Amino acid sequence: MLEKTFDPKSVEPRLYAAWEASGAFKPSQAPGAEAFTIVIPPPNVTGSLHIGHALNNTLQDVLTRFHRMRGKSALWLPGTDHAGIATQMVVERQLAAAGNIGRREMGREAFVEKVWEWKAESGGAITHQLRRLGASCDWSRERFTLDEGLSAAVRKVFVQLYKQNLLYRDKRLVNWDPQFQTAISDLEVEQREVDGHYWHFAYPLADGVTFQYPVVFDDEGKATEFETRDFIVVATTRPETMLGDTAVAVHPADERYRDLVGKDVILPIVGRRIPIVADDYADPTKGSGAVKITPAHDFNDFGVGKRHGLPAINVLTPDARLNENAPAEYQNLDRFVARKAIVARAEDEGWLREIEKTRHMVPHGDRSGVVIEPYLTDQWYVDAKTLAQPALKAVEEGATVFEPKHWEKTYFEWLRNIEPWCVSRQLWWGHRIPAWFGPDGHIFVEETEEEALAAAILHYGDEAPVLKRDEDVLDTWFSSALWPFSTLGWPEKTDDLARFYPTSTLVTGFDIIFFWVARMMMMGIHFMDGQVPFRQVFINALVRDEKGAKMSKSKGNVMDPLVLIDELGCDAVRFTLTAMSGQARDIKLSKQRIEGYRNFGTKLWNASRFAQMNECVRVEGFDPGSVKQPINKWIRGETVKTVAEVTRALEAPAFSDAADALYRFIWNVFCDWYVELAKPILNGDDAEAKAETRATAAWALDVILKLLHPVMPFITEELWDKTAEFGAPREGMLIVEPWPDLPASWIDADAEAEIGWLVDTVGEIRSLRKEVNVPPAAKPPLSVIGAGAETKARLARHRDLLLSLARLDSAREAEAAPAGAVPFVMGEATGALAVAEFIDLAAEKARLIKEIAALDSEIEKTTKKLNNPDFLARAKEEVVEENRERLADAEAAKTKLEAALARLEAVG
RNA sequence: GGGCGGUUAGCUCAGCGGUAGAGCGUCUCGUUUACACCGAGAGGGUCGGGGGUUCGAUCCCCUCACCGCCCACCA
Repeated sequence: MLEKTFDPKSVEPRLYAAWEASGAFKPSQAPGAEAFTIVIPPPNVTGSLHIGHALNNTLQDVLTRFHRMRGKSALWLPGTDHAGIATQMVVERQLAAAGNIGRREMGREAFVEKVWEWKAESGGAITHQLRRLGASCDWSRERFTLDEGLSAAVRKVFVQLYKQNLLYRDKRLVNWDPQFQTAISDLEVEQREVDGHYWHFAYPLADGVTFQYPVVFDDEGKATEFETRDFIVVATTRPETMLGDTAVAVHPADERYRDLVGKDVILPIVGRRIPIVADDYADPTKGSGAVKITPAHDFNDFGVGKRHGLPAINVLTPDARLNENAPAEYQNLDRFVARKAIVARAEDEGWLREIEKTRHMVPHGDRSGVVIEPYLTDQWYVDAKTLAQPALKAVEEGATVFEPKHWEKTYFEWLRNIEPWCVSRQLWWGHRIPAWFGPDGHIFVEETEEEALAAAILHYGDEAPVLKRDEDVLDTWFSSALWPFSTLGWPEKTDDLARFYPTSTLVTGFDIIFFWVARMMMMGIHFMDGQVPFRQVFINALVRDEKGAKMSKSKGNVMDPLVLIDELGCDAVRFTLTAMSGQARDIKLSKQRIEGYRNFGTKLWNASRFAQMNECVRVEGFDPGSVKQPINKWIRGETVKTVAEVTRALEAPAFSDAADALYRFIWNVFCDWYVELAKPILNGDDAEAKAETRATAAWALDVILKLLHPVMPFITEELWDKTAEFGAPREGMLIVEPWPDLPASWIDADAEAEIGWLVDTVGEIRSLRKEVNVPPAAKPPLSVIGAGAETKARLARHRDLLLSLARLDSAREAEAAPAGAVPFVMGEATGALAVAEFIDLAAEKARLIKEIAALDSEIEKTTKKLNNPDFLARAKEEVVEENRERLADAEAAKTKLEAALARLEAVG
């Protein structure tokens, strides 16, 4: 006998181990089986499972289990990411916390050693947590972005791109993170709005030049008064960069400064003579219309500098202190300290004209949180623009589709405006760039040092040139971009690659469409002969707390999926996430919701318990197509419809539709009605009907277990196992059971109508009993007046059910309602409940009047519609017909209730 | 500045051209032998505002308002 409730804690580890040991997680080798492939978005190797992972991986597992059961050769390929900056940061912090020497003192080799130690220590935690989620990954194929094979793929891609001129080295401004002292890509920069100032500085004109600056204007905007100036005003939010100024720019059409173009100013503090240039970049409507130009520290200024051949003077060190190009007194000062000092000096010396408060966007490193500096360095860039074109085309033409579709716009928007991708990082944890520099700076890009040396020998005609390998590593996302093919064995021509590429569905969050999805598209198409890496991208929502706030440790609103699994069971967590995944962008998760779905599991468990108590066991050779009892024909049809709906939903995929269909069918159809309807038969004397019902119930439960398994794998597998000992033998575990495929002909319209009638009638009577306050224990008799042949037959067939479900003493046909009976509409017939002793006459009158009024308003509305010639002429025939029926029904119902009201009034 | 979402019952959300739905919460009732992690019943919405298209609009179009997110070179 089953226990009263399901105990997830004891069951989950046992079943997971059994699945894994059985080899069920490996793709089937069945001949001709179509492949279904998912590659996991690799979590950080040293990370731990958060609720976002739980959602993302639940959905992947639902798909994998579904397609596995459908007979596909299903592969869910797991793995982890080395997560360059993030991991290096963690280890550096640990070193600092432990009072260790920093990474620079330690040296590269020792530090990387430490990171590997940390990986060995904490890596694997997340994959064990995935197992707790029930993830049916093929662990025998697990990969890591820094493993031998993937590193080889990275080197090959780098070299090939270089040789195809799609990857190059360039000296230009990059986003520089002064804390980590590395370049980062545009995507890793976060614009944050902060309070700041515009400081207006007066730069003195050189050579005694003066000009007339307009100060008063007439109504037409014409200047009427001027002041003589021997300076030009520029505004800046970053005074410290003025030490690197090499020009002042004005707009060529700006009348005010026309005469100054070509003249010089003397840069305060520095004393450098710099030119005033005319450039479109200067916006006459902003500030004073004149702008200081610092080519080495501003992206726009860099462009201006190039156009005008200005020098770029870098005044910052890699950790954002002022360097040797700054006047001695400022050298070594932190950028923000220097800013204050310069403003103070400007004030002292009288060239600070104005301080304006402002809020503006300032770039910050997404990991470090510090202000990013545009910084002039040599870095490696991928020609993303070129690679983006086929990636765009693939989605435009539908080779890869996004679900929901609107995310394609986001994808297009970014790819159409893509900039070169800076892939080098001045870090130590990652794939070291396979580039070697010769003594004269010549670059040799090869997969191995030997090849580089060989190339160098060829190049220099020298026996043993001294090569120095590039110190830098690659952006983590570089290796992630190769994930769909590198994990399958590329560049080797493996069987896996042939079988499982392109992958089927990628399930991921919208926050990494740019970082990851778009780049996989670019790399996959480029290196896999134009074959897209995945046919579908399913974008899942972001999980937030129940108030809609992003979960974060500092807010203390983090919901740990592992704690939730401990408390409420894995299946409940999975079902909740599946049911809520329909949300466009956010999932607001509450524990209450998970409890509700835990209850759902218990409900199913108890339905199985009921079946077991009533000996509903599977019968070998049982054919649901041949059942005779209306309730069995009916539940058979409902089952068929549910199979169709769940199948459709999971194919799409539309996860929440599948969850809804399962919930409704299991709880509201099977438990609420079928089990109740089956009770009289199971407790009755008709042996044949009883046997049929037992077999049908067992069959339907089996289908339920199969349909629910992808979402709730543990409870279903456990029930599958617990019921295995009874009745017909089981072939094996539920996880590899074929997905149900039932004939539509099993939907029986007559049975549906008949049970529908029964359900409606019971509902009507229950509702009525409450309304007129019939005590629950009372069992009034029911009279049915004016029943047609069919209603009479149904009444006869289901009398017992009606009596027990509606709690009636009897149900008989009658000529007229007994005195004081409460009437209700029963199709063409009228039901009358003899409850005279309970009812309040006035209340009953009020009830009838209210119902008649409701019918009146419906009659009025429908009549109006049907009297509209345009409606009759233009609406679809079935809609018109539907309205005619509605009108007829309402009128018939009204007649009945009015008659009842008349009788009531006659009595009262 | 550009773009993308959203605005439907107290809450969280479905529905997306033919009489407004679910779950949770609320209220009332219930110890009927699967289940109180339960059962029965009830109340609750002018589908953000304004235009338009249509026989008919929560659903399509335009517009406004508010909320959220992403992108954008810091004068």
